[in-house]
Amino acid sequence: MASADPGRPGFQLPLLLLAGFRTLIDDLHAELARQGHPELRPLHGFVLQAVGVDGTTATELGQRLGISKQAAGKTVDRLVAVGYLDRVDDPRDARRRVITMTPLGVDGLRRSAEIFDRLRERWVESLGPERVDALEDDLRTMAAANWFRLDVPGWFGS
Amino acid sequence: MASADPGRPGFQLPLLLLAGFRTLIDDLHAELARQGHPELRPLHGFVLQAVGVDGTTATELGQRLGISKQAAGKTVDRLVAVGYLDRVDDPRDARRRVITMTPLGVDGLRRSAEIFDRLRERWVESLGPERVDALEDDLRTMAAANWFRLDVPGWFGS
DNA sequence: GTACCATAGTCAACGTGGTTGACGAAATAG
DNA sequence: CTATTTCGTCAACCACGTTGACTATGGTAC
Repeated sequence: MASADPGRPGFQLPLLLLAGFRTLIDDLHAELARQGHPELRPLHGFVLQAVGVDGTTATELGQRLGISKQAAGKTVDRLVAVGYLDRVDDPRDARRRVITMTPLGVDGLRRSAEIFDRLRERWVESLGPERVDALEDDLRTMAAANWFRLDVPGWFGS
Repeated sequence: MASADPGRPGFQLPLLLLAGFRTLIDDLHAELARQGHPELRPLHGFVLQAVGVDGTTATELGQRLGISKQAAGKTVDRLVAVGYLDRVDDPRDARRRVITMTPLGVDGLRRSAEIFDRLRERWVESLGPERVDALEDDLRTMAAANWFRLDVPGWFGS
């Protein structure tokens, strides 16, 4: 009979994936805070990445993040308030308000990328490069394929 | 120079971990809904597991989940409202209100465990047992060790 | 050129999962 | 008996998401 024993195999996998994600994110933001970006919240790095160096609009950002344009707009509000993003009118289409990164935003994104690289290096040091590659390949197989394309990610929600 | 290219190695890892977690959780709840538990939300399975067959209290549940007792209480409210949990007075300590699972809660938890087992089986079929074991081992090494004990988990939060 | 439709952004209301602070009631230590 | 601790709850708030409605603008068909 099936019990709810937490030692059951099935329960471990989601917990471990979540734990892995959380440790990376927590480490990232601890380090970001240390490097002068204490305002950056867990999702903000992903949002900055989705905005990109070329800028975007609220609607397009929502599509990239897999959330509604309203939710995207609210997140942009917050990041504008803390100085990471800017909204400028599009002279060629008065409906659009183009979202761009400020120099602070660019710095935060650059540091996020560097810190993530360094954290991955830590995994490589502990596990060896083959294991980390295998882990990524396997996750790509199981998750990315039937969920989203990683360059246009959608996270959370439900 | 460090760009924000999403193809950079460091960015992939957290995204893939999150994607893996999300696909498991999404599949779980799609299947749970099909099996008569459409009310169960993503975190509820973990909450049920944390309540356990012996029951617990709001304060203790909060500690197990790594959240405040108030937040735990609110989640219990919702699960009581949809019939998965019960609150009963403790005759030996009038301050305590013991949280227990209803038969519906037990059924939901049992099905969650079974579905998780089956989903892990799918991973094993696709990747092979060694790869899945390696993945879990590696995640345990990198994440679980310095974050939480899996039998007394704390998730989310910020 | 005017009607019509699609699109961009915003507002409002709401849901959910968290937080902190305060507080009453009950248990416990002295 | 008094002082302290603990349990549960209330209230206010925040972050992040949703849907529906609405305005303004742009593009297209006639």
